[in-house]
Amino acid sequence: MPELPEVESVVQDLRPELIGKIIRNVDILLPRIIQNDAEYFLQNVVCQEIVDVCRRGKYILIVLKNGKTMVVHLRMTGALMFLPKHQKNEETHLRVSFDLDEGSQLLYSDTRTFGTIQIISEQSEIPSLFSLGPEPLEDSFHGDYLYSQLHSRQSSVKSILLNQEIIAGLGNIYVDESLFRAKIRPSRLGGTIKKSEAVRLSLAIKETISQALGEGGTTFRDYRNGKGEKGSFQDHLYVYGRGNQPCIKCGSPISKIKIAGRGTHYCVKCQK
DNA sequence: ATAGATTCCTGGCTGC
DNA sequence: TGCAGCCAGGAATCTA
Repeated sequence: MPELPEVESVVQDLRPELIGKIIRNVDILLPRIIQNDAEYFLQNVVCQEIVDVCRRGKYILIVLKNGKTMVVHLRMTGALMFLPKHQKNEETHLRVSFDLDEGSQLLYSDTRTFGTIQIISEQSEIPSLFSLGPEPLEDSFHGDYLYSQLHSRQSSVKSILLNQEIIAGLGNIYVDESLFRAKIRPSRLGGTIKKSEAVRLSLAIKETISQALGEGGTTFRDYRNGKGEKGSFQDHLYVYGRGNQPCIKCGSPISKIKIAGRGTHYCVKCQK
């Protein structure tokens, strides 16, 4: 499941390959991935030069010379990969392919097909992109900010951290891992989190995301970076996907429950 | 206004 | 061994 570190890895891999290339042709194999009218999409993408590739939250932003931006969201199983010339495409779930210069390609592959691609002129055309909260590694995300957001809410801290309007880029894996590192139970209501705990949590989020970025993200099942390679943060997970296995810190079995409709992993002994 | 439930989708896993 | 049925989850949409 691509979250901030995975999406950032993809962007870093793609940026040097894509900048300066021109999209010569687009092959839409699964039309519902494209959120625009297909005709409009093609008119605004074909023959355009890619001038920048960046990220905001879990969104990939491919900026074109005509001022429009092609926004890609990978959702569950999407993968955006650069395929150099003369290299054979072996994707089994290819949904959209972009022909670039000299026979190279940009491939969008997606098993469960939840991902989306949309061409926009303004960020406000995608409300969930426009209303994203702060990036966890920016200075504007800190303990005071997190405390102010948690304090006024009566839902679980797990669901609050999954809310992209409060903090951008976290998903199920990094929320569970950050809460373990901060020693906070995911079921705690936002309003019960003390200032000191919010500070600890904000630091745990920054630490978890930074470390995952350094490991090239987590490949739990499907994730691949912009070169089609796996990440390695799955070797450093404390709780995610470890239900019933012994806690790495204390040895007691990791609990797996459901919160906000998501599988939630935590240690009853380490997290209060 | 706010939060919880439902929906989309396919492959992998479980258990009979 | 085979296969039905369950489970995974980001975010839009619906419901309470």
